[in-house]
Amino acid sequence: MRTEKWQAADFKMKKEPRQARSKASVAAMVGACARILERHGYTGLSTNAIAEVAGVSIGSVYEYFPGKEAVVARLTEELLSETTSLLQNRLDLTDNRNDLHVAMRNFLGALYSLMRRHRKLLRVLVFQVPYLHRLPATRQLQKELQEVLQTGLQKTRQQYRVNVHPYSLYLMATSTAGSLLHLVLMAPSGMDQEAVLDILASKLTAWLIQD
Amino acid sequence: MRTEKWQAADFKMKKEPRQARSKASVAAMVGACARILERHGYTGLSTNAIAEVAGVSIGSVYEYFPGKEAVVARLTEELLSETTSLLQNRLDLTDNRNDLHVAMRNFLGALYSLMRRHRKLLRVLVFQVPYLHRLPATRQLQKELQEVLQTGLQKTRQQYRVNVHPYSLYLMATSTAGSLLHLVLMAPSGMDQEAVLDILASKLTAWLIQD
DNA sequence: TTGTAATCTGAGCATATACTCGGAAAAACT
DNA sequence: AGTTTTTCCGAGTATATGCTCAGATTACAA
Repeated sequence: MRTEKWQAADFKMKKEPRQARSKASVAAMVGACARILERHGYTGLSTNAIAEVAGVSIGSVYEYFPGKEAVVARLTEELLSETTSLLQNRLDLTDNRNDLHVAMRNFLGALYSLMRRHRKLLRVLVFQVPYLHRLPATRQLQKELQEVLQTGLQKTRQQYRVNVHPYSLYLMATSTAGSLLHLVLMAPSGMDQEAVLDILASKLTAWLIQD
Repeated sequence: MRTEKWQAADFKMKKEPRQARSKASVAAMVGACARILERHGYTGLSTNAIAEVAGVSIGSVYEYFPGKEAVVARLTEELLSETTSLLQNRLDLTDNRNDLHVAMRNFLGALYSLMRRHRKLLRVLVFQVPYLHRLPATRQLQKELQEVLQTGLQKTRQQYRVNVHPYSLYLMATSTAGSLLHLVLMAPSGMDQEAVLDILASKLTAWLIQD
């Protein structure tokens, strides 16, 4: 049994589009990738399908991407940039507030609405793409989230004199991620999700202060 | 673009093996499925590969399974039965203890070691199998975990007079799942995982009592 | 205008995968 | 032993997918 292709997949583009026409083509391919993932899952994603949905020929796809894995990588990079900018804005907001609970709630709310906006795509990326955690964008996202948390915590620490054990911080991050993901992707219907976020914010602040 | 096959996949076996010989064959197929998933991921799983690794012919596979999805379903059922039995044993253990924190820690430890024993398979099932959450075994596992938590909480409530909001219970479950999954599948090296479990148990008991 | 680079095309080949089917072999039954 | 049921076999067909390549088309620059 051979080693699967995606285990050594190349996530880099063959070349960047230079002219406006080719930029549009690449954008169409990435958009087609997103649409296919949302509608048919990763199993339905093929280079031929990308070309067809994007309205370009299969040759054009291979002009810029070595394979579908690179298209997915490009798509996640675009999602990453949207995430980081929104996160940065929200972090600035929290700086002006004095209440730790409110700041935490705002942060959670921002993350939640962002995840909710991309829930279809997020579900497929998380639960179906085999190499998601090896994607550069994914790694960078984790790093940035950690930085946001640490810097936010440092400011908080100065204001509230709270101190957190590194493992405690790790648990806060992973459990928050788990709850948010479940809430966005798998929550049973009839749930007041905003209320859930309220409780989560309360518990996290209590966790912080108690530590 | 057609609807993908797995979206309407049949998870039931065509027929149960009656003789000892066929029972062994089916077991070999399921074992081969696990091995392939661990080594090559879901992308590497095909009915032909299952037959080859199991040492049977492709015809025999289709004698009992309508497709690879049903083999995966069978595999998860076997994992489920192992999980439930272990969980039941551990729950009985906690009944005899009086310390809430120790009980929680035991529960977490049991879950953790079970997940760790199957970490390779678990990673593929969670992050690659597109229809995992539609598998009967998965649904039943969620139901059983919820029952275990509720009955355990009822006993605890009588002893400690703690009361938990339903949303709080939901958050405890999802964040614990998130932390455990991350710890087993994605934790950075150099982490004292038992210490992390200690802290998690502390936080969860504090959460309970505080509620 | 003319030449060069960039872009696009899509038929077509190689391979992989799902799945069938006619029949052989083994076990169970009477 | 004879009959039936169960089990197993694997070549073969249909389809899907990855990817190439020779050449057409378009943009841009000298």
